[in-house]
Amino acid sequence: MIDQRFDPKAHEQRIYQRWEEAGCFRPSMDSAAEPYAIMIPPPNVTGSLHMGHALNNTIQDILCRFERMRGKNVRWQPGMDHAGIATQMVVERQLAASGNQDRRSMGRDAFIDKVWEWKEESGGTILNQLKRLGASCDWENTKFTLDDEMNTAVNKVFVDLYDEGLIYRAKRLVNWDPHFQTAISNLEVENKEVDGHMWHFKYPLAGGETYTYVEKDEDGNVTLEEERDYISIATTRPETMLGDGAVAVHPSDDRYAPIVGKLCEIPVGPKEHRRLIPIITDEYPDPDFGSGAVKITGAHDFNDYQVAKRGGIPMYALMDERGQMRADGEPYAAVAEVAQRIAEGAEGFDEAKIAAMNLVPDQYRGLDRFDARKAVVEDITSEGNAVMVPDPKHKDEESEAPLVPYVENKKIMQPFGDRSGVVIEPMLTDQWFVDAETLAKPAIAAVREGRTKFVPENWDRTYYNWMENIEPWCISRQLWWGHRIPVWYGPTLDDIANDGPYNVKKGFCAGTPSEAIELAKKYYGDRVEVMIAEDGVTSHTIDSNDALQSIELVQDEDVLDTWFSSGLWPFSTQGWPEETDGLKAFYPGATLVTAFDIIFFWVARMMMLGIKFMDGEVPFKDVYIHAIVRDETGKKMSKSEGNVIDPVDLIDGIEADALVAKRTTGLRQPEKAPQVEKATRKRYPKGFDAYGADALRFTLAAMATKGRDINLSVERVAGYRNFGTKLWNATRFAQMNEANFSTKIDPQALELSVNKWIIGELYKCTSAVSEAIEDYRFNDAASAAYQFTWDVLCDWYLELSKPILSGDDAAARAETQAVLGWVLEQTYITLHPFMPFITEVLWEQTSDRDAFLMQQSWPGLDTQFEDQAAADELGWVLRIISQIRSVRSDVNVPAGAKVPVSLIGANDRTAHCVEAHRDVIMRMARLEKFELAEAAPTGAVKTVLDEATVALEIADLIDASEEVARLDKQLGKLTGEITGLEKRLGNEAFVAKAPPEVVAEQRERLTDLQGTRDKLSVAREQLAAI
RNA sequence: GGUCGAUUAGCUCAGUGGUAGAGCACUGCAUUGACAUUGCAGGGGUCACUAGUUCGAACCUAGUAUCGACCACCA
Repeated sequence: MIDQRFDPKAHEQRIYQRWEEAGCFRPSMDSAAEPYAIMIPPPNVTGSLHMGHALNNTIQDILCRFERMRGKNVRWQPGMDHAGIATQMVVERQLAASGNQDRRSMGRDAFIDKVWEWKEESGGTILNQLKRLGASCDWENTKFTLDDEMNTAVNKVFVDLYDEGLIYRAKRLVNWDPHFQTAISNLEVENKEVDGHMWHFKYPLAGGETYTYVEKDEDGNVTLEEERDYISIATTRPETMLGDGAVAVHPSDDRYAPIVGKLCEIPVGPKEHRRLIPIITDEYPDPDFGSGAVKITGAHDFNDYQVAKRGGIPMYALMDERGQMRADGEPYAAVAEVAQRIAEGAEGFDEAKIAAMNLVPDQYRGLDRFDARKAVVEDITSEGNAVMVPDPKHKDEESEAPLVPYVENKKIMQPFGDRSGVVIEPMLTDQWFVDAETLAKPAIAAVREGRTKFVPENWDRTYYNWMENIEPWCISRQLWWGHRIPVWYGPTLDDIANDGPYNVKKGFCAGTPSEAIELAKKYYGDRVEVMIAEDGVTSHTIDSNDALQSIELVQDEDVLDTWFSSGLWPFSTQGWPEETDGLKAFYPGATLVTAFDIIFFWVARMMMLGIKFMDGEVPFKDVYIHAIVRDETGKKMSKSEGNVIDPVDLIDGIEADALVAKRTTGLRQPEKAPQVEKATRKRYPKGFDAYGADALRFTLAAMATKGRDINLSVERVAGYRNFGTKLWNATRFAQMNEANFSTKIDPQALELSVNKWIIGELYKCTSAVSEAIEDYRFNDAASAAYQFTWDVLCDWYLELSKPILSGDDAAARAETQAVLGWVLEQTYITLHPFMPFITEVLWEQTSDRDAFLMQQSWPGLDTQFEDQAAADELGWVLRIISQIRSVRSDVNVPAGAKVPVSLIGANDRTAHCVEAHRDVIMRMARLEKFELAEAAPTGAVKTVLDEATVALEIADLIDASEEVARLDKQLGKLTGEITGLEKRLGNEAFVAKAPPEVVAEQRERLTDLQGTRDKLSVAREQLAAI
């Protein structure tokens, strides 16, 4: 006999270990079975399990366990992502906390060693948490994106794309994170609305020139006309004025037509070296916004960058990698003069030379960009070049209002690094790019042609939208933790011939250093000795004849974007570029399961790179996009809200105090802690029970509807824990009644209609579950299994079986014991994908077979399990019991009282049902007798079931007038429905146009209702006559 | 500005043209018999609004209102 309750803590980890040791999660490499593969979205090595992971992996595990039971050869490919920025951040923080040297003083190699050390010790807790959830991953094939094998794949992809020209190095404006001091891709930038200012400044015209500035309203009436010696510019970033290369106005903007082509002065910096810049036209400025004139700072703004490129405007970089105003290079005075010559059209200044020029005036050099902004604003204002307006504080007295500098307070969108949280700076730097546009084309086509399908399908719009407007993908990162870019540099032959300078590098892109050396020899000549520099500095030697003797190459310092290696995940994990069995069997995968937020980061990249490197074959057939898990009120779970529910807490349970402590530590803003504490105590005064992994999984599955967020409530988890308890107790019942658990059932050989009925219900349940899972309707699958188990199996079948199991008919008892055991086992199987632990434990404790439940075959039931006659018969039994119970409750018959009931007007079939099921009906409806009769005794309480009238002989127990009222209420309801139906059937158009089966159905229903009404009316009249 | 989505019972949500549903909460009754992490019975809805299509609309179409997500944005 099993314990009184299921204790998840006592079993879950034990069961998991048994599965793992028995190799239940491994696919067979020589199986003839159809392969089925799911690639896990590799969690960050720094990560720990959150509710999103729990949902994501529950769904994958349901699919994998289901397909495994259906006989497929399943590989659920696990692994982890090295997570460049996140990991480097964690380890740097840890070094700082333990008083170690920082990364730079430690040096690259030593730091990387530290990260690996950290990874071995503390990385990958999430994989163990996935095991707690029950994830049936092929752990023996666990991969890490920085493993040698993966590195080989990364290098090969890089080299191949480079050789095809699909990867290139270029100087472009990129998003720069001044905290991590690296470029990031535009996906890693979060645009947020913040309070900002827009300053309006005057850029004086060169040489004191003036023009007539005219403003008109929509009808062309002049609203303002004045002589001006300046052009007004609005900016939210005054510090970038130092790098302006021009002022642009729209070609159609008449206000500025008189001064287009003239020069104006940037009103900041030493007066004797004010830079003059041209006023140009470009389509970009919007005449209706601000003053209509835009300063063009090509090196610090993405829009300006485009304008500058179009107009040949020089782009002056103003900041260093920390986001401080540059302090390098020659003094400002010298540089400003050169810049002036460039602005006047001097030639011979290439991009590199311009980029090297530091145009930051000496007094701003070395300032942080935000301090520089303040200083620039103050300097311009105090010099009188701010545009002045009447002080808005003196609205009422406009004429006398003092003039103040025109500074608008407004919401502006500002870019922040998603990891660092600091303001991102557009920076002109040399980076590596992938030609994403070229790779995107076949990836778009694959979805258009349906070779990969999104589920729900509306996500394809999002995919197309992004893919069709895709920008070059910046893949280089100025970090240390990651795949180092496989390019080695030496000096160019020209530079060597000219004896320097050596600022132009010749790159050799190759999968390994030795291949790079081979490439270099082709370039420098066979007799030149090529080596990899040990000190990281490229150099060369020349022999006595001035011939090149040796070259030392250095590898590119940068590493690749983490998503570059993640993009190869579906094939790099299977051993590519080797032609492995794993690759043949498990590429392409069946379904990718993920949340929408990484469609761009990951799904799109896997599509592009998979198709490119796997002969056009897509990496997966379906992409199932699941919901985001929120708290029970629909808020995003976040630490600062204190509403994060940790899946591990739900599994293991947590005390209220521990919960509060957990939620208030690690908050970035300590002042939020009391708030969070209060909220947490209020919401979860008792903490969480240990609900176990099964309850959590079932909850997530039950709530995983297509296309809607999940608002998770702990109460719901408790409810599904109760469901597990229910199943557990049903098994206890079966054991007490000596159910036969390890048997087979021949549906044709069954005698008892109740047994025929329950296997038919089981058949309906398992088919519904199969269809729903195939269609990714996990909520439907879960609820079909739930309803069968609780409402059909426990509430009805177990009760119906009681008299048989305790009865004298040995044959009936034996049949029921077999069916009960068998149906329970099939129920375990059906529930196993959702609740693997409790079902495996029940299987283990009810049979002595060696094989695990998770290795059993999915119930392949067919229509022979359905028996319509039995279904009709039991349907009637269920209805009469329910109906008698309902009447009893309505007229307040004491629950314990046994009531005599007679049935009037029963036809043969009903009469047969009465005979066959009298015992169980009497037991479940608490009857004293249940007999067929010609007429009802006076004063009986009546209800109608189909053709028969059910009479409860309880006249003495009830009040006749109350009973009349009860019948009237029912009659009222019936009459309403009947009127509606009559009206509908009286409508000729309905009868003519609606499908015949619908019309017939409604007619039948009308007849039924009328019959019921007539019988009830008779009962009412009889009663009223007393 | 573009795209996608939501609005159904007190709460959280299912429901793709034919009798409005579930879980929780609520009300009444039940405690030796698998299970109180339970059982039985019940109350509760103008399916956001308006107009259309249709024999018939929670569902399809158009519009309105409110809320949300993502993307892109005006210096």
